[in-house]
Amino acid sequence: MTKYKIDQIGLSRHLSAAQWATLIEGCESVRTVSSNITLTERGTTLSKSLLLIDGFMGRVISNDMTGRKQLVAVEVPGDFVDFHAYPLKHLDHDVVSISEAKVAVFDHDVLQRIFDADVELSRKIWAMTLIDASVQRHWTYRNAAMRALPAVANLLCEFRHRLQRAGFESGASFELPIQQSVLARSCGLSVEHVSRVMRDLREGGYCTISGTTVNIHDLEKLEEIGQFRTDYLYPPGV
Amino acid sequence: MTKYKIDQIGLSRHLSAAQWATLIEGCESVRTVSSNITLTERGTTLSKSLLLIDGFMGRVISNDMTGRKQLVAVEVPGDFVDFHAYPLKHLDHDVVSISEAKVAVFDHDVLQRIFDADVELSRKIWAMTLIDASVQRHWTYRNAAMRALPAVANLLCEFRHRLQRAGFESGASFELPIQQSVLARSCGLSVEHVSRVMRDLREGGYCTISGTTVNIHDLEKLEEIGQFRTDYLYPPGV
DNA sequence: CGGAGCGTTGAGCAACGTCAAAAGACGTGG
DNA sequence: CCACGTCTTTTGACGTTGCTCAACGCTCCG
Repeated sequence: MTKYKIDQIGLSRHLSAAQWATLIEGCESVRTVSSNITLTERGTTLSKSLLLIDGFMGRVISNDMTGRKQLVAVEVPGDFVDFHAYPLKHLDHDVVSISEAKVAVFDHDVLQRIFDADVELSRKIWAMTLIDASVQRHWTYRNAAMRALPAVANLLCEFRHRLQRAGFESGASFELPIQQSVLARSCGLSVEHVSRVMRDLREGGYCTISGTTVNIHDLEKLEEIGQFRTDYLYPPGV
Repeated sequence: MTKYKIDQIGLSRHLSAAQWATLIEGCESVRTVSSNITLTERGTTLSKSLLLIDGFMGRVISNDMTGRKQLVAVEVPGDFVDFHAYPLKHLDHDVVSISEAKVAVFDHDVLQRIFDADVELSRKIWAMTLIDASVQRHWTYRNAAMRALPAVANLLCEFRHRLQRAGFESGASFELPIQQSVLARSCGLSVEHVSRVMRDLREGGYCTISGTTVNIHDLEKLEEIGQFRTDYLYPPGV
């Protein structure tokens, strides 16, 4: 009997309905947080992991000297935000809500029982963490090898793709409840420069952001500018 | 009966002697490659994974348009270089030898049998892949948030630390059979600029590279310049 | 009406890339 | 041992990208 009714979403689509049911059964509670809340802090010992149900969250590496807060990952609904805390017990980064968000809480002991009972499920969850790592490699690539304009275009394409897979509408436009400062901290750019990049994308007729809505006017061109490929996201059926 | 005598090394130290023996039993063959060989190519379907025994290897994301080859990870002895091919079956990047290298080859079917038989072992290997992901996050951070001088210093400190843990001597100096172009492609810098950075490190009296040997003259200062912390490498006993 | 937060714009500047050339390092063959 | 070719490192000059600082507008909300 599931305590919480949670629709199957995002990367969790890798799971069969039965596996999803098995997993969600172990959910201890659902927590709702407002924007910009630090849920777990670097170094803290953790006994629970979080599955993002709704909203956006990020993994942040802070520099105590400079005060800089670098985003090294952004999670969309369906992503485990700190699943790696389950085997590792403490994290090398903070976990922060980027928008209002809802997370399902899983106790590590419960997870262990679930995984012990269902080897196939644990294998699939493992695969999910490896896809996560693949996305992480791409973020490394983007930050090292791409200029500001293509980098931002690429990131927007990535968000579109991941949100689409998470079950959100994404035709010509999609909801992205994040500010330009989030794009900046994700790509290692200043907010001012991101603003200039967005102006270029706007004036080129590729893409505009108004409020929390991203409007894509020319997806093909945007993906070309961002040199976007989907392979690193391991879309189903490849 | 182990077909190949392989000393326990590197991240594999996370394993008990018995677990290491169980794993290495499954090694199908040991392959030696010269420098600069592409072992697996992006997209290819794989049925085997490689454990690096000796030498250096890297994960490369190539841009067909520009010809740029970005290094997104460098493996040292004891690292699984393409373990994620086991659940994912194909990779989003190439795997390339950076120096002469020796790898142990594992068939995925054999791995599956080993992991099915020893849940504890598979959990530990899983944890190893998550530490890998943590290092990957740090590479994302370094490329996004650090300037050239600290970035290179940081990378050198990381290599020193990882090699030390892999069981290689590393007091005042250590062997690093890579060129400056490898540092450049790891940090997203030009070779010329890396050369200038190395000159600054040399003239500051912090660190020199002669041939394949890195000589550290002032480790404390080097780690300060590189803002080096060890937490993301998950050193044992933390 | 006033403040806070976010986005925009411009000017000046530092960091890093690019291009070109030269100097070392290293192996090979005579 | 020397001559030669190749690969890596080094250096300089110059161009570009993106950062910093400062100011201003816009919107939302009290």
